[in-house]
Amino acid sequence: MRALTLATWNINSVRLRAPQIARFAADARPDIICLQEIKCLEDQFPYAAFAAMGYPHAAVTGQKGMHGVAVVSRLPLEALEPHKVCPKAEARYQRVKVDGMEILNFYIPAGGDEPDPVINPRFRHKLDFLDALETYLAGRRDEPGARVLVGDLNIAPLEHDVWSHKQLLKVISHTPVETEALERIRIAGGFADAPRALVPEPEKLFTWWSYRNRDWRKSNRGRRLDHIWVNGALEAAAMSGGRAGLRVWEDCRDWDKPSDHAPVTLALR
DNA sequence: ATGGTTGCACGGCAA
Repeated sequence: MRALTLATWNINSVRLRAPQIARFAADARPDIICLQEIKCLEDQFPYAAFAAMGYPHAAVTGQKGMHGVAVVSRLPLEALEPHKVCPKAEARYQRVKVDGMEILNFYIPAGGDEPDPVINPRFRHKLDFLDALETYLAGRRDEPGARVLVGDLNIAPLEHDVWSHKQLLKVISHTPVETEALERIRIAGGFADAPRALVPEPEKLFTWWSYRNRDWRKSNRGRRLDHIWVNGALEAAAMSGGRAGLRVWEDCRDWDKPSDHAPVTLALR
């Protein structure tokens, strides 16, 4: 596999923000962009806009109006058979192969507001999704080959992945049942948390800031919801560039009508 | 303690 830069971005409507992706791509020059929350069907995806920005290859798994994931690439891309990991069969997951590397692109359910699966079916769905994901990834742990798992996992697992660990312990995305599940899943699948290996705690690392703050940068109530995990075959490639190989493109959060997530890039050398 | 904003699609839900 050659040197590659991988990007992941919850774009919150790809049709609305294709111009912002073009601007980001011109700055960051990623070879592959993994998108979540494209919020459209396959045939509504702006293929021509991506081809014009240098990404003629695309794999899209969409549904009407919500969720949806896509991978666009400079290099030829092969869509692989997705395994069933979403209990409700929503468009939240895809598998593709680029240059010998398998990419698993995920949009894990947010889970609603009430952190009790008995009274909140959305949280129940999130926990069921996580269970299915653990079983699936554990079963593939020892498969040879280069694999990355990326996307909006809607969980900030570590203390310094949120603006206030204490204040968020009962807030969905940072409850112990979720953070423990995510770490268990990552380890069961044989993946390393590459961004955190490059930017260790206690440094804060966020990729999402709510729309509901007047000044997101000033209040800085962020969370690290977007992740890039690499398996053993890619660990050295992810670490070789040091922390310069990892970047959260916070400037994109400042653009006019931004996504509430910032893109993350990781260089694999 | 509460409400704060956005996108889809055109009412209210999900985030």
